[in-house]
Amino acid sequence: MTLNNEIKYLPSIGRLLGFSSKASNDLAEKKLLPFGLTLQQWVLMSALWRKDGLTVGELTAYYKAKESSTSNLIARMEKKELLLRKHDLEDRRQVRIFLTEKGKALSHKIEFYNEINNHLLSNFDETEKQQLISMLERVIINAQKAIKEN
Amino acid sequence: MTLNNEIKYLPSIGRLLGFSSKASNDLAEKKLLPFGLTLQQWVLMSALWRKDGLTVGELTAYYKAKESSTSNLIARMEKKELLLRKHDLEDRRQVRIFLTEKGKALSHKIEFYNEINNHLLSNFDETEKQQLISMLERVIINAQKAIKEN
DNA sequence: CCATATTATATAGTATGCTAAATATGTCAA
DNA sequence: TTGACATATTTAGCATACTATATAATATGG
Repeated sequence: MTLNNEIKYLPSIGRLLGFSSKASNDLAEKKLLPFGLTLQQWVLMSALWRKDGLTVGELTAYYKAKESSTSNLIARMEKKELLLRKHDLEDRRQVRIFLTEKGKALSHKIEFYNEINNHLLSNFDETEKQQLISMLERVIINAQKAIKEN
Repeated sequence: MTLNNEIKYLPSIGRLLGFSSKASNDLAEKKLLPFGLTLQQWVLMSALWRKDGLTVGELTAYYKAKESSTSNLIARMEKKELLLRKHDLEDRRQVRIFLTEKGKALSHKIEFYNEINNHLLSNFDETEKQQLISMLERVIINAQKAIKEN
């Protein structure tokens, strides 16, 4: 049975994007292992290291997911004592997120995106890097347009 | 607060790949909605439509995930009565997966990968398509190499 | 000023993914 | 044949994502 040789005929761009994303995530997760952070947790932390006390809404915009996803992620991070929640005194609907000492203590070791990028694009020249970025942006726009038009 | 303008400095290839993958998946999920299948379920079905009675191991190789992920996916699909499991009589450790009538009945409507590819790459010329595919394959290889070397 | 709409977040329920451990079954060497 | 190892699959437990719904708190029109 050679189901897999379909790849020779027409690669599914969607699956290829999925595999690329997963490979990149696997690498990132591995690099983060010593810090006890998942990739998602690291993304939130990277926002808070730059600006502590962001609201859930601001973090959601940065993180680019649904509010509920951010909210759950924050809850798990709170359990790990990386951060804590405080209601905003001006607008008590808002919740502001503050790093704990433990959370702050991790903030040094960061050239993370650079390091991962360098691995992923190690044998790409500058032109190729720009081409890849630009093509991926076009793919995103195409997909979103197709979703709307449908 | 302009946390997001980091993008202007150095886009994270990992996040860009993630966003591309997600945009593509969102489009695919939308197209599949009328058939009552998730994208993952569709991937498994697409193998079984071509060859019924595959083992869990064979499906795992096709699906490219961990055995446990495939096993759970199959379990959910069995609940939906898309397929059923039968122990192989030769080697009773193996479980072979067979489509139900309901599962078989869905098999017509398929030019799915083509349709999605065409949307994602609508404004790409042939050279660009090949470049993107080749670059993504290089990214995967680079990531996997970096994981091993580490 | 109050009933109603809007906004910010959280919760419930489901689908997916992974790792580690449990179960069965098979194989093989002594 | 049998005990140890190997293979195939499932289960348990956690992290993540989403949709839909609930819960507060604030804003607003009359």
